[in-house]
Amino acid sequence: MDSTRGDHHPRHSRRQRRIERRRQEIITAAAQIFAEKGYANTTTKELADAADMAEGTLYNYFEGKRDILLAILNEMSLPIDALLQDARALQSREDFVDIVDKSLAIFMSHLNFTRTLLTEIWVDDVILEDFVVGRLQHIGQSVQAFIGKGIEAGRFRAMDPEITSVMILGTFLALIIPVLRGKRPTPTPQERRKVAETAVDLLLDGIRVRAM
Amino acid sequence: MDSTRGDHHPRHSRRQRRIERRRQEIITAAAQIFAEKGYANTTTKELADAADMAEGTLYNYFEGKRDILLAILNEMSLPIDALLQDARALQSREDFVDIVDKSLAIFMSHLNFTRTLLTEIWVDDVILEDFVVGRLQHIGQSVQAFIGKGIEAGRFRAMDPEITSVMILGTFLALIIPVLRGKRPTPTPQERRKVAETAVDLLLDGIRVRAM
Amino acid sequence: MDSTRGDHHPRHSRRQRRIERRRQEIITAAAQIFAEKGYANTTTKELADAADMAEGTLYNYFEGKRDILLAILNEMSLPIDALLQDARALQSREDFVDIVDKSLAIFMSHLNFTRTLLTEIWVDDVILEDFVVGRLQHIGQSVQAFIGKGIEAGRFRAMDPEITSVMILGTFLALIIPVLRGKRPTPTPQERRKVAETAVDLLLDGIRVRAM
Amino acid sequence: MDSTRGDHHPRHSRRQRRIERRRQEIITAAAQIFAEKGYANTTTKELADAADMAEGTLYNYFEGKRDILLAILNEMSLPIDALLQDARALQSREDFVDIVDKSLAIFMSHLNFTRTLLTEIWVDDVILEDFVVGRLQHIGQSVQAFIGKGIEAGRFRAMDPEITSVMILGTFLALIIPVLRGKRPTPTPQERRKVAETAVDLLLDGIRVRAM
DNA sequence: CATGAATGAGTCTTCATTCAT
DNA sequence: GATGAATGAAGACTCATTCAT
Repeated sequence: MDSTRGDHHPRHSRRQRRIERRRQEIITAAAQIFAEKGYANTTTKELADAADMAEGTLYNYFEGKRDILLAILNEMSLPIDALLQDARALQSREDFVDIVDKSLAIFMSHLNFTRTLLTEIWVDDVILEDFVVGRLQHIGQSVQAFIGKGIEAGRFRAMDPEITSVMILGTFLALIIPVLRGKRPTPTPQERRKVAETAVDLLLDGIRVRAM
Repeated sequence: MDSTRGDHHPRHSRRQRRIERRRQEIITAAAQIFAEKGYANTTTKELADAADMAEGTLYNYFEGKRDILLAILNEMSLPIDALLQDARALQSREDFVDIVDKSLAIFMSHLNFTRTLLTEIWVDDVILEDFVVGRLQHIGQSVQAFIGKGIEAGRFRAMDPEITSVMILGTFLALIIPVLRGKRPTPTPQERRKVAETAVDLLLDGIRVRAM
Repeated sequence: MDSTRGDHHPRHSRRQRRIERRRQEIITAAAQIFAEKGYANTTTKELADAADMAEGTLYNYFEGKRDILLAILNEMSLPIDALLQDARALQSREDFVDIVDKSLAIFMSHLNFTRTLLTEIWVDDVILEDFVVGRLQHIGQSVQAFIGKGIEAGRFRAMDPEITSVMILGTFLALIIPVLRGKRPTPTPQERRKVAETAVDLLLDGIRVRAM
Repeated sequence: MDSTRGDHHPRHSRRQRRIERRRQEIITAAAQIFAEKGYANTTTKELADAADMAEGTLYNYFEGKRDILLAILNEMSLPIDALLQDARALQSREDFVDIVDKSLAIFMSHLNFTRTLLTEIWVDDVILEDFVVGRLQHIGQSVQAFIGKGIEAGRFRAMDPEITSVMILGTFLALIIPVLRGKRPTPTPQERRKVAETAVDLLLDGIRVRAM
């Protein structure tokens, strides 16, 4: 290593950036393949080919196959955690629609990550715990708090907040799945907004005509 | 050996029953393991051990590992298809609650089957098509018909029936998943009924207090 | 075992005959299958099915799969050894034609045995030694003696008797192989005689027109 | 690493050569083992050991076990097909002796290949068709043409050309087999020539002294 | 750092043989 | 004797990981 020059900091950081860029390439390519075939059915050879490098090179950037999977999932942590922050401030119907819309946007713009996540959750308890359980609890709490406040304020009916929040998640899941599985095209932003509004409306007022 | 009777049909049928029993043992054991570790991460040795037999014996009853998976899924087809029949006649809120309740009952009493199904859907397109797509369409149509009639009759608000039915399925999914993943105990029949009623209520009237 | 009756000899011999008959059925069926698929590619299940019995039953009559193979080959020992006897008395062209004709007849009427034999000779040294080497030496000696006497008597040219006898065997082999492999139909007795005569003629006088 | 040159063709070709060399090593080792034990009785582990590599490495160079077998046989196609070319021009006794001599030389210098070929012909119809039938027909036609012309020219007696060519092949076969089976040492070139001459003489003039 | 050949433990599957009925 | 289910030792093949170049 030629650390002959005193100022090897910039170089070092350039190296860091290069490494990070390379990792990203691998992650992106891998997410694509994992989403298509599932983690267990994907070989490292395929990953290497998709990332346009040799098999061995993968191991310069990741500990192993599984490490790539975890990196993919980590990738989504940031935007999701940002969402979680927003969700805390749920106040009005508009907030609600916004959150749902944003969530749909995030997952749909990372279809491969999402599908990989959903695929592995079932099989891998570590992943379930690390990437899902905690966050779901967060969301659940936010929603429950929102509903709780609504009930207190007399705006919402007194319903079991837990079941309610579970239903919201399920609704959300169901909206994404057909897109994930290619059964439905990714919606345009306008369509997505429409879906979010319908979903929130439905949640708030149900499908029954208000008896007047 | 009762070769005293000329017809050896009973013997033959006894053999058939024995074979069927053995297949059931394997299926049950395999569903357990598949549910725990996923299809791809399960070895035939493990399946054999779980069914308390030698590896080779599996192949006396099934064509191969994948055949066992398909048999597991087929196992659920009957009760599910029966449900589909019932769903056609959706008329009242009570019908709705009944269906949801029954559905929850079926899936929760076959947790291993359900979990295996959900696990493999993501990875295996054949399974997705054969075991899910058709049935979901059925359900979707029933629900959409129910909603459509409600709208016509002026009982329901005019909402996008497709999004609505998707939400129903998602709700349903979300209710099952925590149980599947062992995050929540299997509910008692009473609890289950309660959940079903809450879910249907929520769906029909939303969470918002009726403006009067 | 009911050895209660004094005269169980006849019964015993009837039993022996029954056993022998059963062995024959197995041998015949097995030769068929071995000839078609080769020893190594034939399963005991197939043998059992062909002999119309259960797999386990085979083991009441033979030590194992290989034992069946050996029995098949033994089957041919008798007629072949009879041939060897005849071959000793080779005197005239007619004798020669007769022997060749008879040999063709034997092998062609036991095509399955022959093909099985030829297949396994290459792989199995025991079989090579037990069933072939000794007999070939016999034949070789007979032919060499025949030729030797001919040379002495001035009827035959002085050629290397060993090469000559090898050629005779080869000729013989080549005549059988196409039939064995189904590339040519089994000849009628008349055709067979014709072939034998041509072959012997060729051997004796070559294809070249006699310079006169 | 000489990445100094823009074109990396030489490196690529060196790689190609290395691959080809490795394939050859495997083929040579495998031919040895197949010849000794037969294809079906040889395990991939044995092949790997014989080629002094791990089992998995075989699969970097061949599709599978059977592919190795086919490669072995293909190996002989070149020299054999060259022979076929020569055989077309059969004119004189000398030509004939030459061809026989060369043929013996080829097969005897590739004993393992030859033995493997002969072993599998019986069992594997694809091999029979691909590697043998076509070529035998070629040879048969050449010989028959040679004989036919001889008969026309009055040099040869009018014999069935088919039987004759079959006999020639048989003779040839018989000359090789004892060497293949280790019952006779590989002949020296001189001995081989002698054998070829004897065989051709025998074929042309038979063993009978010309009646004058 | 990049490469990709080598590795060998691990997989699914087959099948000759045994043995309880 | 007959049966055929059970067995488990191999066998062909795969693939994540290592490492020499």
